[in-house]
Amino acid sequence: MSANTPPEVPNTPSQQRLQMADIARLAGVSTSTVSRALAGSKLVNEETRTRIMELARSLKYTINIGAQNLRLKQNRTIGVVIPYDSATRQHLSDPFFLSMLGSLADALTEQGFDMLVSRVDAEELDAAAAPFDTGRVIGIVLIGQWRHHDQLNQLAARHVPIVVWGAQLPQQLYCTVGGDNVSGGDLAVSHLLQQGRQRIAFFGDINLPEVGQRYEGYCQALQRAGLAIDPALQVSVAFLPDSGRQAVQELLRRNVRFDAIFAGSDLLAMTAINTLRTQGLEVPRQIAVVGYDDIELSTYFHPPLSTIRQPIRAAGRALVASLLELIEGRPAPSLQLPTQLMVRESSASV
Amino acid sequence: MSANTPPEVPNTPSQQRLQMADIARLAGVSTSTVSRALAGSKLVNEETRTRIMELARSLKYTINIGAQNLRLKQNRTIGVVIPYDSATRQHLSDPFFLSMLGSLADALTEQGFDMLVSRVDAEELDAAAAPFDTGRVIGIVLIGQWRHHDQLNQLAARHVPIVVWGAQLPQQLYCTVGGDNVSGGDLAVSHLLQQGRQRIAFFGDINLPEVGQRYEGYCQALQRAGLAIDPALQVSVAFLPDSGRQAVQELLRRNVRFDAIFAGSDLLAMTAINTLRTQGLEVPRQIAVVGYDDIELSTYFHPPLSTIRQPIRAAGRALVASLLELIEGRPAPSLQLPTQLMVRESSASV
DNA sequence: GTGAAAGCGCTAACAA
DNA sequence: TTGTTAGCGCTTTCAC
Repeated sequence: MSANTPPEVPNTPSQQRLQMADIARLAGVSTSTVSRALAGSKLVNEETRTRIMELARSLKYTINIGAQNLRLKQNRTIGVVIPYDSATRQHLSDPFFLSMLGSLADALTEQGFDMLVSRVDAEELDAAAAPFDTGRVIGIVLIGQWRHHDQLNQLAARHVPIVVWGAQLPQQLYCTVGGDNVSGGDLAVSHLLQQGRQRIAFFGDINLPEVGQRYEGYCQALQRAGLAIDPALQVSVAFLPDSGRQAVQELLRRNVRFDAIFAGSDLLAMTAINTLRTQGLEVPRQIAVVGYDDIELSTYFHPPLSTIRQPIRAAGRALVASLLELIEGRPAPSLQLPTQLMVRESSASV
Repeated sequence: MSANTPPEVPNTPSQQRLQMADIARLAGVSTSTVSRALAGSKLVNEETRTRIMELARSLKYTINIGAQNLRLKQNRTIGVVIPYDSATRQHLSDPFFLSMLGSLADALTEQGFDMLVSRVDAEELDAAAAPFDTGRVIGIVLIGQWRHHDQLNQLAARHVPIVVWGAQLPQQLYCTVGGDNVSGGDLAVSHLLQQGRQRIAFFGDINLPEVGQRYEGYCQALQRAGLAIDPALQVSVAFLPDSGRQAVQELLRRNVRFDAIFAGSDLLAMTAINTLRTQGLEVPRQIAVVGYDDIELSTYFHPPLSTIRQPIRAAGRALVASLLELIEGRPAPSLQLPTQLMVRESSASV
């Protein structure tokens, strides 16, 4: 959809396309027969059927899906919507979201669905339903819950079949599939504690549901270890390319003592590490770092980044599976996928 | 499309959708009037029009695009196809391709087009045309030319409106948009030479058109500098996660002396650097490295990676613009976008 | 086993 | 200004 003001309107310059009627004429039968033959119906004579099929193939005729869908009131297209921040005008770039897109493409292809991708202004999230409202797609996967809980609830209340990648929240009408952020945070921090770290900083905007839950896991691990939670160690930064640097500098400026960082995303962790290095701080010797997501490049980073792996392949499949349930009219409970600690060098023992 | 064997077939459980006829009845007019009103036609009474529009809005009615398209023989959907290697079963993961997807999404959204993404087996590339053949989309952007020149030519010969991201090749019937690979390679190598490097290794599969041209640029720069081209310095490796490591190890095993690497992609460069490090070789002190693509993480890498920037935003726009030309029946000449050298630490002077 | 006819939800002559 | 009618390309009763 993305109903912008359509610029130049390239109405398909009615390129002569082969139609069923053409095949029918060439085969000397009616369109009904062609339709049946192509559908592999047993109602049509074996010989006629193969003849028609070969004819169609040799002419490279394919059924017009639009017309077929209209007649059959069917549709095998799923919408994937990625909200963008209208303020920062930030475009699709986070590696994790992009991988998710890839994973969804794979999962949908496997299931024989088409994927219609659109980007919508996060502030006008009901635009996300446009492809559904106009009948383009039969359901929507939304990547990026951000702060839009209420708008998402409204969509669900309108019975838009929608599944959201994100955190499970109280009073939630829509279905979410997400990683287990609390346990992810717990895993990361427990690991750091085991490595002998005591003063663990947390980087990330805890107002975002997912990040908030990771912070919860952070607190949980500290408490279990009998350590106090020092608010000074929590630095709120957005998921922006420059945020890691900002966070480190803020910590240094505030003169907060810390020997580890748990970052809300790998990108954050990486930029933080680079900034630490320019400040003469060694990772992991002086500061241990654990990220979140396990994007592909985490392995290749120097030092290789310890991180919490989000199960991306499983995520794509789960999102699709839940959405299909919803589309079929069945309830789809929200889901939490297990996360996994990937220990690499960036969090090695002192 | 992606005509796999459709598994469970969720024919939309004919969810009662509002139709134009409903609006017409409620407004006490005919569907024609509603149609005209919603289209903003001046033919319909001002008052009636606003009344109908408000009614539609309040009922959240939206025109069924499928039916509209059928009737109008129009379509504003573009297909984006990403071939995958059936051999390695490698799924969509290269950061550069993913960014391209993002860039295309943005460019298409800007132009008011929808984007239908599909993955096809690279060995059966004419499947790439399926969304077009079935009328789902009016044209196709294919990301990843690989070795499929001939199949792409066949598609073009069939008059499938298709634009390919890749290298311009002799006897090419299809339209390509790509970076200027020769000059990219030249830039990279000239830079390394200026930094005082003499024995520059090249990593990448030169059978791939784009990589081949980068190698051409490599040779060009060396020759201009009056240096001989040593085939021993060219290591053929695929774009796989592990390739950088393989390439470095092969070079070391073959006992080839080298003081710099020009890698065919950033990913290759990064894995190479990591391997060099494990072998006790310092970058850039002993070995300078330049990559290709300038993916986002290049900046964050350690050392920050010198690389050739591919103009991704411009690429998305150019691909879309060319495709629209083609769709309109106008010729679309192949295009080479300028590339740019990004000098960072990985290629610093000795 | 096959064809004629109706209709999916919409738009555009053509009438009125 | 509005309604009536036909038809986009397909599938599917219902007859034959």
